Amino acid sequence: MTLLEQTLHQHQIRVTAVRRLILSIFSRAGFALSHADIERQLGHDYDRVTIYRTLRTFLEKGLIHKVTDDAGVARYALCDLQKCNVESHADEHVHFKCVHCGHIFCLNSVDLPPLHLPEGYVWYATTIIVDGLCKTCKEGL
Amino acid sequence: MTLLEQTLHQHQIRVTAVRRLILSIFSRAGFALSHADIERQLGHDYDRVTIYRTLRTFLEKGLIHKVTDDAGVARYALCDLQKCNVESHADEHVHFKCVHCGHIFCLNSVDLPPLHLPEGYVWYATTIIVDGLCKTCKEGL
DNA sequence: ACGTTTTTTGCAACTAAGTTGCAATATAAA
DNA sequence: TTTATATTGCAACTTAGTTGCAAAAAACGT
Ligand SMILES: [Zn+2]
Ligand SMILES: [Zn+2]
Ligand SMILES: [Zn+2]
Ligand SMILES: [Zn+2]
Repeated sequence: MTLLEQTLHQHQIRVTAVRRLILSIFSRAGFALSHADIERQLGHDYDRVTIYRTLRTFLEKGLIHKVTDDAGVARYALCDLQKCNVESHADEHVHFKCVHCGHIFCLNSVDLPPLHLPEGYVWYATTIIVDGLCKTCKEGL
Repeated sequence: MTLLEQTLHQHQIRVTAVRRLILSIFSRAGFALSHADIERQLGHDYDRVTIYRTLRTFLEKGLIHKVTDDAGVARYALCDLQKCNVESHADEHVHFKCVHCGHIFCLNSVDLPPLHLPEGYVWYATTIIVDGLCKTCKEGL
């Protein structure tokens, strides 16, 4: 059994061809991927609905997480395999969107700052997206 | 000239019937509104495209700002009329999404926390959405 | 290895959000 | 009031995502 297949098993996801491929695409990606990104990389060998359903399964089983950018497009990235599993999702971190290349990166080293909310509001979770220039685009300008 | 019309003028937006109505809907709203919310309140007297275009104009002229929730739906709320205008948009603040009623609220009293990014990243802006329970929904549970 | 149960996949059809081009209309300025 | 410019309605289109159902593929018990 390959490493990818082990990862799927650990998250209680049955191993199939698309799932192996999509997971390998994620593990190679340096930034969060949209459905369209994955469809492009898969090369139209699989139905778009299958890709949507695979993403939902990966999400539900704690293998990936979702970031929605200001344009409303969902992007997905691998979770920290140690932190997240079927039961709990504990991989909260800041995301960075480059205004030049449009890519969204996970910033695992940035701490989530504490926010004190006004009276009456109950805190559940904080989502932070920072806009700016990524390393690569900063060089190239 | 009414107060609403003055506000439109101050943001260099020509006064028309829809624009007066949509601005008045915004000024009465206690939370951020989606295109669908506005269409519902207008009562189908105006074309959906006109509403989209009005929202874009208001946005470009610094009268409203946009928040995209995790479902990818755009919502809009009035900017602080003192802070934002045609030239500059200086109304950065935290938003709160209630997981129960689904409404998004502007939290003008919460300070944007400083984040220090990893080497190489250039900061432009920070977007924060807090999920939780709003005042009203907390009471009702 | 074999048949059975359960999941997964492909296909087609559908919804919801948002955009574009163009002609008709309304606003603002001279 | 005339003219120039901006706005609106309509129709058509795009893109993202969902649903139902039958066929195919895994997993399971013997
Ligand atoms: Zn970049
Ligand atoms: Zn991430
Ligand atoms: Zn609420
Ligand atoms: Zn706001």
